[in-house]
Amino acid sequence: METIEQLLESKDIRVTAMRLLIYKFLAEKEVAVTLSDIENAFEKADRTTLYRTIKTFEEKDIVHQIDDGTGITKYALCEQGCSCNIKTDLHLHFHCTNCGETVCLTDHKIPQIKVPEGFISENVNLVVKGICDKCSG
Amino acid sequence: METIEQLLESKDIRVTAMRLLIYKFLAEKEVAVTLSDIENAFEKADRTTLYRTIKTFEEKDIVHQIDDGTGITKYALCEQGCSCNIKTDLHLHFHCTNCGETVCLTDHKIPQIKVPEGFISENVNLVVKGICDKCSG
DNA sequence: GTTAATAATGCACTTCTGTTGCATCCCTTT
DNA sequence: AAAGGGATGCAACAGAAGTGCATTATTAAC
Repeated sequence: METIEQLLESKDIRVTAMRLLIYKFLAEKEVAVTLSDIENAFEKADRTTLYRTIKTFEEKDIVHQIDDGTGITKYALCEQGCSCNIKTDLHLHFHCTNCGETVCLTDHKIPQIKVPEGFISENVNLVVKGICDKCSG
Repeated sequence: METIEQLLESKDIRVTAMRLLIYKFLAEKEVAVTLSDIENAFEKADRTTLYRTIKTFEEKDIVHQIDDGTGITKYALCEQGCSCNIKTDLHLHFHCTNCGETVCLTDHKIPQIKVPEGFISENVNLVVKGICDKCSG
């Protein structure tokens, strides 16, 4: 099994204590988190560091950004073999309007969307809003 | 043909000079606009007024809000018979990563999306990103 | 192992969007 | 003409996002 250190190194990310902690935090969460979620979890650390760490993770394709319509950007770890940097095979996200949580529905692929003549589709963002399984039960 | 005054009145919106101007501005635009777009077009008017005018239009269902993933909320006039307030018949939006413009593809309906057991879908936001017809030509 | 270079972190500050409270103005109705 | 209610304008605030620079830590070179 691959350690987190190995994973980061394989993605050209220098390993630091901070980055390991942030990675672990993201791995423990099953839902997408905002920057302030991370901020609250690491009150000792500076906001800028957290911000730039996430940006680094994003550039190196180990987290992907989610825009769930709340106006606040959320982030989640890419799955093993996540192809969020590839344009065609995107999963969708579910935003619960009750608890506010956003989860990746990695099993549910986005159907092919037709666009009019002249338009070139490169990426699709699909967010379903409603009530999640925890809140509907 | 219905005048703008009649339209506003039919939606319980009091007609003012400002509101007529903002409505006309939205009608002329073929793309979704941000609040600062409107701000730039009406430099004499106060930001708050424009903000609240749009909010009023939104409440009364003559504009709909678009979240195209840029992080900035955009607005567009609802089409004749627009059902954006109804949960099922939503059109999709196209965001051009070249010119930054976002257009409503009102003819293109969103396919039914399956969600896992326990999840209740109430609303779907679908934004296709890529190159628009003007930029690809 | 010390030093030089490079990257990471922390602090301060700025910008932008969105929002609210309050005073004032304008229009409508009586 | 006066009163009431909504519209407008001003000020101010909150939160997210982002940048510049100094400082610290890590790696690489000698």
